[in-house]
Amino acid sequence: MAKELKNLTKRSEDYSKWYNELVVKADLAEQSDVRGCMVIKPYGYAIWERIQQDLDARFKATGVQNVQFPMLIPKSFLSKEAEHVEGFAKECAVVTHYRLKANETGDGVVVDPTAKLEEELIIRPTSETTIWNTYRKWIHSWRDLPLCCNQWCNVMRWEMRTRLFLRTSEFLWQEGHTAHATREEAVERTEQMLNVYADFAKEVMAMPVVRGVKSETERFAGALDTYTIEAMMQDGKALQSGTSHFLGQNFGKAFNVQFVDKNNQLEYAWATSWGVSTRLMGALVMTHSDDNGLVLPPRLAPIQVVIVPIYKGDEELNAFNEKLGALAARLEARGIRVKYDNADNKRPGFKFADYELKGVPVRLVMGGRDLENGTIELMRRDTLEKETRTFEGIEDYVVNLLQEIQDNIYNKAKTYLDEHIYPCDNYEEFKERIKEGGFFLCPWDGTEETEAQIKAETQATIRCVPFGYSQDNLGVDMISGKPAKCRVLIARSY
RNA sequence: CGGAAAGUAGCGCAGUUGGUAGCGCACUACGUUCGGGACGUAGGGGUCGGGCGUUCGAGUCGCCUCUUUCCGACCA
Repeated sequence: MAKELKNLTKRSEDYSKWYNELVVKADLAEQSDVRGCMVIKPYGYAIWERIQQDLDARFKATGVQNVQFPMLIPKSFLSKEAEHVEGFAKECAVVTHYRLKANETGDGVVVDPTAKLEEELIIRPTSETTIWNTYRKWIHSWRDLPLCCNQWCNVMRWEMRTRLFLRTSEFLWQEGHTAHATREEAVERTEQMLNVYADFAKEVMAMPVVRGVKSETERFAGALDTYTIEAMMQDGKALQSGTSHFLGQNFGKAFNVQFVDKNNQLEYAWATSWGVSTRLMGALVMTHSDDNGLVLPPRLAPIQVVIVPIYKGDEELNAFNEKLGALAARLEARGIRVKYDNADNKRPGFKFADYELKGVPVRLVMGGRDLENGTIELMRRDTLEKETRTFEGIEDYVVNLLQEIQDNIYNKAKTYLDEHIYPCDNYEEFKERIKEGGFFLCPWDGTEETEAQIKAETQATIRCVPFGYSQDNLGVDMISGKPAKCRVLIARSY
């Protein structure tokens, strides 16, 4: 097989092409025949399931319960919150009919015009409206609060341009929706969930993020404040990886969700919503992968250790099956996800390349030489380093190594992020350097005019007012020269 | 919805002045291989996106149409 056909485009040559090829070749997902939609393949879905599992446990630890709401939303719901409808109306898929009939020409089916819906239904782009419409029935007293629900579901936004995982018309996500008796409690929940996301990104995805709050123009439609985690991809662009919104009483008022507080006063409920999507899969790919393929953090890898025997003939295979089968069982007993790949229809070299492409963190290889010497070859995916170790006690080493790899790829990504965040007070300098990517910390006067100018002239946007970076000695806005209100994070983004 | 490009085997592509539909990968069978994406031999697979036209003859030329991709505006 011609090598060059199987090789990935180099990351440095064409980052977008590299990303697309990698997603497809690593067997994560592919373009669907339906416009803008994506088919997530078994390997990709297995990773998504691990993301779900871990996040779900974190949500539940904060008192969140899972629910399921309808996919279809009556059109009238969407018009109740003015800003919300403004934000989503442009990208909604609409159900107008409920029946098909055989085409009169005898081939195929057509929409039955007599089956027109009296009120059109919207395929949910997000569920605030339908959920708050229901919350009205559930919330009557301060004793009913807080109400913290989450749903794992698919949503649809009719996007103009789509990219696998990063932006698809239909995507999987979780959306949490909470109702609170006080503003303070809602704000606290908004921040709490942002931190859940940031911790998850760091601990499980080995992905460092910058937390912050969005500017007014970048806010979620209908929110008073949108908190975000922004991750840096390897081309220096930002990827909004999760958001948590403080919705104030906007939805409480729009859907008339009122309760009697402790002072017997009628009050509107305070709301938050927060979500992460399959975009995290894209973030995962673009944060760690290299020219050989995916690099998966062990905590998310569907296969953490792959064991490959190199054998000739059944006799040798039997010897390996016994020895390596037992090793696989011992590793599994330590809670490690292992694959023992003794398939004889693929040659070892093919398997090596394939498991590297798929990002399996650790590979163990045993051949005739090792069998004689009582050794085993080990390769770690993050550094591609190979070493030969004694077979006995390899389990302990592997267990530790998985943790080490998890830490190492986080540190690598963290170093990259830190090295590409630059304070910058000079607009000319900014315009030049933004071309190379990276996050820029710049003083901003807080006006929409300067924000729009930056976007128009550099294609970069204000990602957020970042937390954890100094807001002292602000100086003046780098464009207007007016006193700066804050230092914002500016970057090009996906 | 603006700007550009492309539709030929499952995928990636070639196809000259119009003259029998090709290549690589993948697939099937058999054999040899197996420590970094193996090789040999033999196979199967096509309304060249669709329509109309020019022509003795169209994948190729003309017109129309459909679809997709890429670049913008929108977005998790």
